[in-house]
Amino acid sequence: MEEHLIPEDELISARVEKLDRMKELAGDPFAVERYERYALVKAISGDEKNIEPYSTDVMAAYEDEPQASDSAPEINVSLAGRVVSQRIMGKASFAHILDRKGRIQVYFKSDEMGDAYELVKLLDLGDFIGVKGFIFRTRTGEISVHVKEFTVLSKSVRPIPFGKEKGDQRWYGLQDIEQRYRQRHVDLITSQESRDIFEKRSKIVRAVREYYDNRGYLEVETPVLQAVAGGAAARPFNTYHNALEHEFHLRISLELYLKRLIVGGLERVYEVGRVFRNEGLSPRHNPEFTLLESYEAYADLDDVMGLVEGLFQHVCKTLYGGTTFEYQGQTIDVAGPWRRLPMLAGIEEYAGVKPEAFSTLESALAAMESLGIPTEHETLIGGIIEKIHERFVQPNLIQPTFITDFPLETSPLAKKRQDNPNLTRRFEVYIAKQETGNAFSEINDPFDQRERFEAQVKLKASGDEEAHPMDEDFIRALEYGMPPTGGLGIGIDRLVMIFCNQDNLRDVLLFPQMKPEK
RNA sequence: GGGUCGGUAACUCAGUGGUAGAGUAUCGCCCUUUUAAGGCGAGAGUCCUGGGUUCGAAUCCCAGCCGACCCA
Repeated sequence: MEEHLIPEDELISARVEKLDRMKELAGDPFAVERYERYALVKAISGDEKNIEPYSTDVMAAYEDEPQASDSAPEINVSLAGRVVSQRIMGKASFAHILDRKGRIQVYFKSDEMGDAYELVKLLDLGDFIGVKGFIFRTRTGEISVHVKEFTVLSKSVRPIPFGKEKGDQRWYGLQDIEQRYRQRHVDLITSQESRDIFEKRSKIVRAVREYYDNRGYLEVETPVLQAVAGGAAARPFNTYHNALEHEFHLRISLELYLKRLIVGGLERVYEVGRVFRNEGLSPRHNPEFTLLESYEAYADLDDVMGLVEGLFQHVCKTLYGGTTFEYQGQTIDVAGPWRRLPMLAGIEEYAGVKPEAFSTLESALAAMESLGIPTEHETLIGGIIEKIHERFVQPNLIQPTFITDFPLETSPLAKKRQDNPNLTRRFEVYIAKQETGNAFSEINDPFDQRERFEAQVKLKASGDEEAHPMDEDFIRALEYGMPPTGGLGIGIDRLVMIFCNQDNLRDVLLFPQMKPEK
């Protein structure tokens, strides 16, 4: 039987062959354990200084140094990166290497390298190399490394879809969105835009922590495995602890444990953590996502509004230096104070339905029907109000807005309004039509909390799988006494989407959930 | 869950019933400042999977898998 190679194997075996020849010429690239990078600038004055040994730093240093008429600054470097383009010629070659800051061109000249030039001819796109040499400018003006010595640091045996430009045509990395998500590493190699998003994401999370730390909040970590998964309206993932012989759930929020810490006297706590909700996937939903929650004793809903405004302003300033940024063609301004809009007032404004319509279930259903929304599964006035809000009000909320006074039935953890017990001291934050935060003056009355949970348990019994379960342990904690508390939850992924001008959640998640490949 | 669209070479895509194509990438030769070089030549396909219609299917029909978007 003849050996049959599928084409990808052909490409791979060509690279494996080159690897073998490299091993003969210069040793095994995979045996290399470390490579020292440096960049030493010798100014015309004779002073020497070290700079960061990265592509963009070196190029900037070359640009910035004063250049005498015929003597440019002397910069000796040792740089490393992945080969992302190459122009191999008989006796001189160019390539670009990519490091974490960017790319820089390198120049190999055969009569200065001797046998090592054979190694240059064995390089493939994707290989990692280390180069030592000096910085110069090519005939066409590009700042480059004139290589005196180089080392192959790792071989890429699988071809990488680097793009290319030629006239009007361009091919750039992975166009198949599925492959980009499944093989994010390949996307990161080929897409600067993608790399930028995840750097920004890290910056945002750091700015959030900085904001809370500067205000005396304690960062804490609470259990992911919970016997009762509560604090939100969602179905949990279930799992089983063998030694304890008990079913546990992955948490759907951070809420109930953080409030136990307020009971415990920690006064100001926050957590940035992964939560899991057993629901479908969409451009705005991933089954696991990162949630920020914070709780502050002796603070109410209005204090939390100020906290949220300050948080967004701090993040915005950190990223963009001011209070405005672009999102999908709109300029968003996070300078406060933001608009405060009670939910029923919003519905009157944007849907033209008067608050009185929601005094009975019948009239509420009639209002819903007149707006053309299906009414089949609605049994709660609160649910109807929220649906109408989502459909008619939410799409108008471009600039930051606090929607306040949520219905009681859909807010089982928020204090009632003293002047209207059908409404709660709760708000949601909307920016660019997206819900990005949720806050309450937290219930600290254990009797009220028990009643709310009992109402939820009834809903669960009648088929609402997202209704909140009874949590006796949490009520017992409240019975010890919890100070009045303002709480907040913000979806970090959505925050990142907004600040990175992305309209798909999956583009701000490194590895979004996908159905496993067969 | 429903609807629409998509899956062809490693990558990006053309190909709508009659011998599977292009550019990039790959391989060979030439090339000492290139510009995601250039010249000459070569190899490369389970046309997502399985059925069906047809003399003949990447193409038409049915089912499935994976994905994107919209809706619930």
